[in-house]
Amino acid sequence: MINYELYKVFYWAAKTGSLTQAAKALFLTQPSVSHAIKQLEDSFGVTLFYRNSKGVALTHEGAVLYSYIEQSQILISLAEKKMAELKNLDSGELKIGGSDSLFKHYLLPFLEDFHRQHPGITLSLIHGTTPEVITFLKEGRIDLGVVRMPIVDPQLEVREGIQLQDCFVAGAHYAELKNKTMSFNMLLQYPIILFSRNSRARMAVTELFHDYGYELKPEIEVGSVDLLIELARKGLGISYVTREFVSKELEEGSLFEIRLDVQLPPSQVGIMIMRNMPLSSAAKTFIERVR
Amino acid sequence: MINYELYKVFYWAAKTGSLTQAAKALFLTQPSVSHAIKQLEDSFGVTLFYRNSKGVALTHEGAVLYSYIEQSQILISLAEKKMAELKNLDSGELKIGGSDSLFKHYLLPFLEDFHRQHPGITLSLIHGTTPEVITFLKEGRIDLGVVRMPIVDPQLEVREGIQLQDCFVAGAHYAELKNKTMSFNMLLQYPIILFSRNSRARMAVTELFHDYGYELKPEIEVGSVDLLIELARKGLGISYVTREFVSKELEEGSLFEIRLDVQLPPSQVGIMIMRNMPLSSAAKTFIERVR
DNA sequence: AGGAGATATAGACGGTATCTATGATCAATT
DNA sequence: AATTGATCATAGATACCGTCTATATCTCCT
Repeated sequence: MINYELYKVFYWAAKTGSLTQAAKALFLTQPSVSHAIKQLEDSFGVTLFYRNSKGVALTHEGAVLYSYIEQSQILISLAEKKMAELKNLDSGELKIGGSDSLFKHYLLPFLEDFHRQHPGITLSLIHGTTPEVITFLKEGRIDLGVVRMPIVDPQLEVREGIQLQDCFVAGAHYAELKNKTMSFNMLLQYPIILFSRNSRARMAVTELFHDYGYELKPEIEVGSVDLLIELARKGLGISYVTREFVSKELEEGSLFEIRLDVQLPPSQVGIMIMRNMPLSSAAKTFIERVR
Repeated sequence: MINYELYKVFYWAAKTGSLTQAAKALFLTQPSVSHAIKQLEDSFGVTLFYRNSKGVALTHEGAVLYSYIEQSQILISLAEKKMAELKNLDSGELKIGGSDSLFKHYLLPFLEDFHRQHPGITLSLIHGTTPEVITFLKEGRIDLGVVRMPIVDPQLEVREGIQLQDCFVAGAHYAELKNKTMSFNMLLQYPIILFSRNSRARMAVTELFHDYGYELKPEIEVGSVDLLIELARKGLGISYVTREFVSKELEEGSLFEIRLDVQLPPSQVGIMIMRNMPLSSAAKTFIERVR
């Protein structure tokens, strides 16, 4: 089998029309190039160059070979350029899985920053529930996932992100509850609005109530955090939301937090990646920035 | 600079999805392949494969590289296949320069034979006078030339071919000259038809007459051997032609040779190639066959 | 738990790619 | 015609590195 390194030498010899020039381009000596060409000629059993005192010129056979090798070498240089781009984050793709609310309230500043610094990298945000995101990750459809902890999966490696605090909030309609400390029992007298069944936060709070001997059953169930907030503002009930996601509404007073006599458990955001799987350069730097 | 040999290894590893399989395809051991891939990854600073117990799979970066390298490697294999074809004379081109009459009366059987054995090779017959053929040869427009000897040119290498004998012939109109031995003087009483001025044979015979103290001036001058023959048959004069080229007409009696008291000099056909220039495989074998 | 199959690592060896030095050839210049 | 300055070719020595064997590590499957 022919050593492909020889084609590199052949390419430069043909391109420059001189073994000496080829040697310079390849940081070799002229005899090395001469030897390499000879090897190629011997293995094909064909003469590739006419030699004269001015340099070399392709024979018909050499020209045929060159027509293929030139393309081949050009592709390789393109490949090398592309790889350098990927390495330098001048091009590439970064695919992140998670929930829209986490993208919006947690990742957004990092994403903005990253995109400003590496405009050549395409950002793909793929929406999904926690189990879906885990599947995406395992199928290689995303580089990393952003979800609520805890995640227990031996195939995954999770880094803790910021801590979030879920809470119950209500709007002006329930103004009488403001500054009142309530028990679970009292709370359950009011219509409750929860996120859809398969959400991590929903499951956690349901379980908490269960531990205290109560059943948390929502009046209304919605599929988007924005809707959760909107319904609470309109006075349709008391929504269970992440405090950090309604900071604006709490500040402006369109929503207020229900004070409870029980401390609701905080939830940790985690950035998860596949364990023992290499990260793309883009993913690597992005995760570093987020920490 | 990256050793292009590594791309060959990368190609097979990606293609087979297994370092072990790649090693088999390349007649290497698995550690060699593993090492080669590592080298590539190190020089790009990027991970190219996910490794697991089933084999390897391309990372995003690896897939990008593969999209280039695959094409490149395919081109190289095509090149190698093509070179083998050229070597085996399954494809290629053979360009020969010379006069139409030499092609027709001398080279034709060889050409037929060669073409039958190597139908993949394109035959190009390029018509020209001796000096033109020499120019073609020096410019690389033909592989070899077939001309009358002698050729004196230090850049050329000439092999002798068959010997030809020029002679004067006439048709039925001059039947009285048949079997008569004539002198130059007698011959000059008749209208002479000669080939155009710059022909090798014409120059030789003119010089011969001159040496004997005669001036050979044609009544008619033509540019094709066929015409030379035709005019003689029609009785417009006595043509100076190559005997081997009118063997058919001499046999069937439509022409007869004028017997002279002086032996006309024979002329040698030569196959000429560039000295110190490599021949294409096609040209090499063709010349060998002609000998 | 153990085996089969994958890749990674370590260290030794040998082939060969590369170098230096020199020769041969040609072309242009003096 | 001799000289100079290019080119490529050849020979022989050296050292690098590509490849090997042996072994470790990991994962999956029985």
